[in-house]
Amino acid sequence: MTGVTIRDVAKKAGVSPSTVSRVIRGETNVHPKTKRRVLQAVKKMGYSLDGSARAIVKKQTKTIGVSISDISNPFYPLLIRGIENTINKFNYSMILCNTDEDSSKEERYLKVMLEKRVDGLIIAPTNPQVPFLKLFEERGIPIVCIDRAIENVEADMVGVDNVHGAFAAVEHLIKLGHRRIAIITGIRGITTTNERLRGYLDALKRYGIKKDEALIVEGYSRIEGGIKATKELFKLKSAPTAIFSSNNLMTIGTFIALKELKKSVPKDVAVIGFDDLEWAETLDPPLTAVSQPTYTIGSTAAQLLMQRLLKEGPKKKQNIILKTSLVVRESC
Amino acid sequence: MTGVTIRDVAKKAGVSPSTVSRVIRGETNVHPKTKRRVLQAVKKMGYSLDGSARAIVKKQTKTIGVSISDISNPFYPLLIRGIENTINKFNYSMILCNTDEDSSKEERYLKVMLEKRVDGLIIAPTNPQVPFLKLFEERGIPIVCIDRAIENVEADMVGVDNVHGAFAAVEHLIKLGHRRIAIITGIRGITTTNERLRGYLDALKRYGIKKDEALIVEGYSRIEGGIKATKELFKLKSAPTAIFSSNNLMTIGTFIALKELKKSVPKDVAVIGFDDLEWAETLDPPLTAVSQPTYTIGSTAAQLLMQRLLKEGPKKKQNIILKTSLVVRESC
DNA sequence: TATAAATATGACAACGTTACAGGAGTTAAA
DNA sequence: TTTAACTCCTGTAACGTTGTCATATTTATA
Repeated sequence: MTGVTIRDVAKKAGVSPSTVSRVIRGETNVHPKTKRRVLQAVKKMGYSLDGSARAIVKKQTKTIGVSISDISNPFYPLLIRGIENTINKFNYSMILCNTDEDSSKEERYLKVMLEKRVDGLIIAPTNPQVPFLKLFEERGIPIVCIDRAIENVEADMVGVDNVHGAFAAVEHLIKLGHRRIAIITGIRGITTTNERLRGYLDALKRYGIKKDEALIVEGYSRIEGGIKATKELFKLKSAPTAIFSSNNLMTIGTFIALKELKKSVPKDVAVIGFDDLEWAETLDPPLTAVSQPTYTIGSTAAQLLMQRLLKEGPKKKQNIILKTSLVVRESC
Repeated sequence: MTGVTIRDVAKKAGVSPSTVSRVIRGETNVHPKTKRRVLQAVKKMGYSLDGSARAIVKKQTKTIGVSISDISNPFYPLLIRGIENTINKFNYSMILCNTDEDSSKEERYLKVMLEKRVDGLIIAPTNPQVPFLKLFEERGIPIVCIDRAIENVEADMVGVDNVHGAFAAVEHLIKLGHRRIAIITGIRGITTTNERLRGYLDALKRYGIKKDEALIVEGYSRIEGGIKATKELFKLKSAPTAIFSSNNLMTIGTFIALKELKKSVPKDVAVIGFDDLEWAETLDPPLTAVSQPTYTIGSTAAQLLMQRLLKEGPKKKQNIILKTSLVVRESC
């Protein structure tokens, strides 16, 4: 039952391979009777079209590549879902890659995806310079960046207004009377980290608060980083009265650390996070956070990509910046 | 720069396509000088191997299919991570599919994966009967089931001891003195739901507690289901003193509902969940739960699959049942 | 020096599709 | 009755690789 080709089916149905192909592709101009016979043969022989063979002649794989840093970071699953739901409607599948923020792993994966001839790419680049993407550009494979921007390559971009979101978060803290506000920053080098830091600094400046370098600590976008950063902050002579954690994993870390330090939130210290969490409401205390339209980022990126694949997209590369929203709960 | 084939490279390097192919595949018996020239031509022309063409002749795609119900269910990301980390070592990629527990969507995806000629499949089946998988079996494409079992198809299986895990959870509640213990069950029909219910029933029986049908409510494995089920439980004349929520999404739902109902945990009602959550510690109160080795399920399944692909696996289909562990925190 | 063995290359036929150019037969229009 | 337009089907040439066999060199062995 294995290795049944279109020729075998043709023989069985007493027609030519071309005709079988036409039936399979649902073309018109096939006699109903012939069609029935072919379909019967297909079923009886357990025939399944060979996508690779088709891909060669069609120059199309109906597959897109999705490259993100780590699917187990709770930010991504919903985003992936947005992508999947959208491309599914167009009968596309996705190859999923985790880069672990490692640009060499990213490059290895990109090479593989190029060889697998993905029709398009959605990527959260490990850093703003990804030389390998030039090869995608040269081949006319459309690229959509999500969450983070990229330089020197023609690509669409879907993200959120990080500066504004961070500004709003810090402003919220300031309006509640906080003056010693710390920020836990993400991985160096990526655009989101810079932008969120910028929003923090802008807010301080706007409200005439002097920046204190000691209150700017790195959390590397990870839970452990958030724990470590939070503990560091409380080793300071003059600890912060509020913490702005600039991504969700670090926020979890902050909560864990504060629990360990027996600090009560928001009494001892206020906490605000960037990225809402689905279960933010059930945290202790419920988390106040800047919420991103995660699902929409994914679905928008996928829609844009599909438009490009159907040659229906706008000529110019798009730069779609979605809005964040401040969800006030009880942690401030 | 597009559409450069192995022939173009060959011409440029002044050798035959065969030789270029040999260089690319890293075969020996190529003169170092020739090799250098070929590699130069490859680089200069921006050549990238066509994976589809290779797949046709090699009868191998270096791709596996992964079919789960929904990536945005927090149970799966870590599992996917386990798969990804493992297959990555073997230079395999994965095509990710979400079935949404919809068996017709599942079948559509399986058809696509068959056409894309995945070398192997890891699947959390929507239900124990997936006739389409027969086609995989016939073609000798190895299948590994995760989390849930399947019937009538030769497949490896990696899961946890759900009966025992549920038993331990309920036993824990009983030992704390609870007698009116409710269970919120998952989607009907899948093996995990049945097994966890069995564990619950076994525990009651073992400790001589009479089963009360009113305390067995369906939560459909979703947050909303958990909310609804919890609220129902508190409409009873005699509400439960403890709730066993048999999956993580429903547990979140239970927490949300209890907050809304202003029930204090564990004072008014104890809660225990199946599936630990990464942030369980930071919930209010920290969640006591039956923890599954999620990452390990994924990595084990992937290892098993890779073994099969390398023809190194055990002849007999494996049925690997991993242990759960009870993580006691403060919700009981 | 003759011979065998190893190394380095090329020619060519697969692999399983689809696109394209026809061609035979049927129906419709002039 | 001729011509035109369909409808339905076939044959053949791609598509871009790899594997096999054959052949020409070079190196090692006797």
